[in-house]
Amino acid sequence: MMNKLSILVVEDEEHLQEALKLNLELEGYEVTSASTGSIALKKVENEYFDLILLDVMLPELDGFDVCEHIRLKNIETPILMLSARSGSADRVLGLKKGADDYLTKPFNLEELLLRVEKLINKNRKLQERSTLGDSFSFGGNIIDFKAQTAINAKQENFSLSKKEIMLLRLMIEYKNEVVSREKILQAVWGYQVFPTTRTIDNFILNFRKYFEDDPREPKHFHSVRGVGYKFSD
Amino acid sequence: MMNKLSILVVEDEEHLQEALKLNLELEGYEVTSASTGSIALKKVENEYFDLILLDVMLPELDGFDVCEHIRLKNIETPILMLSARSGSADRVLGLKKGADDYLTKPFNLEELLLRVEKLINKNRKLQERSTLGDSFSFGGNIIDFKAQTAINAKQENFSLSKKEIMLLRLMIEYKNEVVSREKILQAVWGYQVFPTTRTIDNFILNFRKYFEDDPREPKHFHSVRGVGYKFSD
DNA sequence: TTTATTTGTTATAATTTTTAAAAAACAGGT
DNA sequence: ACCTGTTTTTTAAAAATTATAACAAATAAA
Repeated sequence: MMNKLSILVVEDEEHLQEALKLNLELEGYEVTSASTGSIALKKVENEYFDLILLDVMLPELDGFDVCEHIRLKNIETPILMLSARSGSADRVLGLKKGADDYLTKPFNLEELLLRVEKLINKNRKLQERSTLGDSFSFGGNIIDFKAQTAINAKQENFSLSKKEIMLLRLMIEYKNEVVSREKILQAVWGYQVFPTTRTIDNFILNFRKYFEDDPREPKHFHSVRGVGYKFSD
Repeated sequence: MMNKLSILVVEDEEHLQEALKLNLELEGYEVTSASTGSIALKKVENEYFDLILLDVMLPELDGFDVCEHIRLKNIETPILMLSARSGSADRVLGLKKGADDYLTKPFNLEELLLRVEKLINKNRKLQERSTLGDSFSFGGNIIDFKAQTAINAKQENFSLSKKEIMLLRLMIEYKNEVVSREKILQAVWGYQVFPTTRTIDNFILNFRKYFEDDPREPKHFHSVRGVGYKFSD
């Protein structure tokens, strides 16, 4: 029961979307399209894809945000980014956010198809290569992102919820940088859903209880008044 | 007789080479050194290593080249790159050439050792994954994948259905990692057929009845709310 | 038919969000 | 430097929400 390999194309420009779909289908892939970032995110959450072809320039949520969001959710589907800008800053940003490859528009169709194939095969061989490894340790604590568990300095072993893992991932990715509340809401809670702001505080409160030696005097989870929070090891 | 894990250190600066060798040996690794890229390549071709520690700045053939060559030869030994340059462009290049991790000099020794350990374990885990044999046992249960049968702790002998076997295999392959519902659906049911998510629950429910001491307090088949399930032995 | 798989329902439990009071941080004026 | 009013964060507990467990029943497959 050889199933077709599936690709999600995220592209707002209709012509290009059509063209990509057509060509990929000709290559034997099952293609699904999304024309905005939020639609793409919904699809990714509910369906499995072997690859995501992601344009950077999208209305509302841009490609970088979509990419970040996908990785925070522990979804490791390979992502190939497309962008009109050829500057290396963009390329690096894309790769940092967890994209696996990056192609500048206008691109050669042959090359695109080649890269698509390469990425899919690479992923089949060894599914890995996330920017952040699958575990991270700081001050006697060890977090295992894949198992969604942690061991703290007191050798207590406990498990973490989905949102906790996402927030931890985000803060660790931005370690030593302040992450604003808006950014957190955007990245962890996503587009539409905005819980009242105390929610974040409660998560931080718990992190301090889990991981800080003295929760009153946090060494890792710092608050930055008026802005947000900062993680440091 | 447990064999020592072996590491190849590729570093031209003598002091650092010595220091690395010493510290890694203290950790119990068998260390081989190479001071140029071409020597390193020769050694890699003729000998097995569990990990390669590779400096980017080398005379003649640089670290990126060495890395690329190794990967072209289909040698999948994990590579940890060391570089003096902290720019993320280098990091990205390194990872693209097939390095598994990247560390900037000057580095903290603790961190290096930690990453070395992590990489070696990761590799072992991956190898284990593809090597999952025809049978597997945990907590008094024995599963025979080929015969599609199992014996549980109560010595009851029973047979498993095709889907049950597939799901078991998947979960055991990813033991100690959370496997999302999407991934399960993808792997066991394929992309076209999407049963409601209750179906998965029912399979897990049965596994618990078959294999758990107390199905109410599962020790092996854990649910991870909002994500999926996790097997652990 | 018999067995395996899927669907539908309600109860239960885990997680997230809200609420609200207390503490802390800040800014301006004295 | 010290109040004082204001804003923001911490905290804990209650409430709301949502996913899963558990079971029964319906389909589909063998």
